[in-house]
Amino acid sequence: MPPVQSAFRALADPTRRDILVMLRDRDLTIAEVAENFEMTRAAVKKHLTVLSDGGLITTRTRGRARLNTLNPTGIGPVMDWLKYFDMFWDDRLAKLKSEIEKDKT
Amino acid sequence: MPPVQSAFRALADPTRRDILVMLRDRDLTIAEVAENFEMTRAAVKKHLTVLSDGGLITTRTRGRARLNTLNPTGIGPVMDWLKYFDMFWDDRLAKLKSEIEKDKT
DNA sequence: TTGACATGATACTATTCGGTATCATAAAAG
DNA sequence: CTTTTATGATACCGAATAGTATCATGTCAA
Repeated sequence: MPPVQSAFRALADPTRRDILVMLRDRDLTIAEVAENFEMTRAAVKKHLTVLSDGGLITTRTRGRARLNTLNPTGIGPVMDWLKYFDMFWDDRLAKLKSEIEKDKT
Repeated sequence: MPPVQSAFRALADPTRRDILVMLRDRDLTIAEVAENFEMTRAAVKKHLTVLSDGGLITTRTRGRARLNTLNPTGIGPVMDWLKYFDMFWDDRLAKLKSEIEKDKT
């Protein structure tokens, strides 16, 4: 799966986005992430795998635990794709605003 | 479904992102969008509905045709959510780069 | 070594999703 | 009015997805 697709796919689930928010504060083990959800560790592990496939997190082993960390480069493809539209949408938005202004007068 | 969720959901499918790319050039009817894919108009229509639910496009009727247009404000919630990480990830990336530089010396 | 703990992996289930086929509705053309 | 064209809506199918349950593996501590 192309990087941009796996990343968008990973971001599409609210649980996974919540996990990313948690990891912003500090690195967490699977068990620590799972404490914050009402689902099994196995389910959380699956979400972490999807996030890893999407390049949004990296994992490293520390003893018998496994730490999950935000990947600083992971959001790149997503931002690049969106910025392509952002320019266009900024332009459109400006036109929209000027239309509204024109209607007011 | 909360706006940010329906928007991320809409962006998760490659066909729907391709549709957004097409609509960047000009507004298109359902039939015109469907010409570019090897699937039925009904399938394309479903994708357009998901994009509309996500606030990424708007539709207006012109006679018996229905024009699909990029919504300039639609990407807002998505960008806002991502920017929350972008700051953080920019910071991390800077640290990562400085680490690499340090290793070089 | 033995036991406890954290994770990995697999099989299984219910739901969602992408897609097709089909029929109904509405507008333009003659 | 009748026909054609563009879309709307619904039922259905197969694949992917999110989740659980269960068992295997590996590591820390005593």
